[in-house]
Amino acid sequence: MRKPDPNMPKTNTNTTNKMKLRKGLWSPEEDEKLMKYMLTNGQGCWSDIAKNAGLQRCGKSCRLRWINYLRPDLKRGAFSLQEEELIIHLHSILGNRWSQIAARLPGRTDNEIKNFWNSTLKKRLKNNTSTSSSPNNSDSSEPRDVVGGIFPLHEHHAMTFCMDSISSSSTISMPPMGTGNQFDPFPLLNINRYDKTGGAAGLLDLPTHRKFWAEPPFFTPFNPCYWLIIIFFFFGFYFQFVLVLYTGACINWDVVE
DNA sequence: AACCCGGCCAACCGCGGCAGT
DNA sequence: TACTGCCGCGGTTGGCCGGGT
Repeated sequence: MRKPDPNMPKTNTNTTNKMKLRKGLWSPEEDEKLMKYMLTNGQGCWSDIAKNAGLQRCGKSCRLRWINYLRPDLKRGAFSLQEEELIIHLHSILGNRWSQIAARLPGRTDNEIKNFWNSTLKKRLKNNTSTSSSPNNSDSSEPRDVVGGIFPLHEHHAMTFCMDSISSSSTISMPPMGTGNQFDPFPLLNINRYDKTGGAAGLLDLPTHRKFWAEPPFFTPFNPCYWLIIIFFFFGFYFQFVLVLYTGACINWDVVE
């Protein structure tokens, strides 16, 4: 990832009016201030952070800078093949819900993934679909329909990656805000009940907001009703099956007699 | 060397939702 | 209930960079 040139801070800095908030690229001094403040005081109200850290930035700008660049648990460098495949797979399920996709890729930000998708993957997939004839193409994981692609070919990659990410998350000193690093029993189904940012909304078309934290989806294994319904249907079909067998046997006995 | 152009990426903007009053 | 402030998200923009001509 390219860093902003420290020698050329192309900002809209208004040095004449100190009340004006800075915009544009962050200078190394600003980064240092924000980093120092966040490491000593932790997260809080972003507008207060901007003030207390001595930054002439709006809270929003500080938040973005911290999340996308300064956070210590960020992974730098190019996306691995596994990450690429996972992004493609998750995008096929979740669509442009970048924050939810980012929550499945520890150390990656939604902005990073969004940019990567728009600049690289989108084009590559487009080329692949236009030249989609080769079945041996290893990069053939173009976006799938949710109906047909919940567990596509590359599922094992995605699953192992998620599990790896879970196990490695314990070493992260400062978990990102929101989601991402909590244990998720169903990483790809996205029904993590601890997910405050939407959880199963992507799949189940539930409202995508933080309310999900208080109101988890109804039809999940976490709900006793889920198991009652399963048991009801299971035994219903079972008894029907037994009944059919029994009546069939009776008829045969009649024929024999 | 100068210019053009497309890719990439950091940052901004607008919107929607939540929480507090 | 209405208003306000804040947060988080997704879309968009602006500018740097490198390759091509």
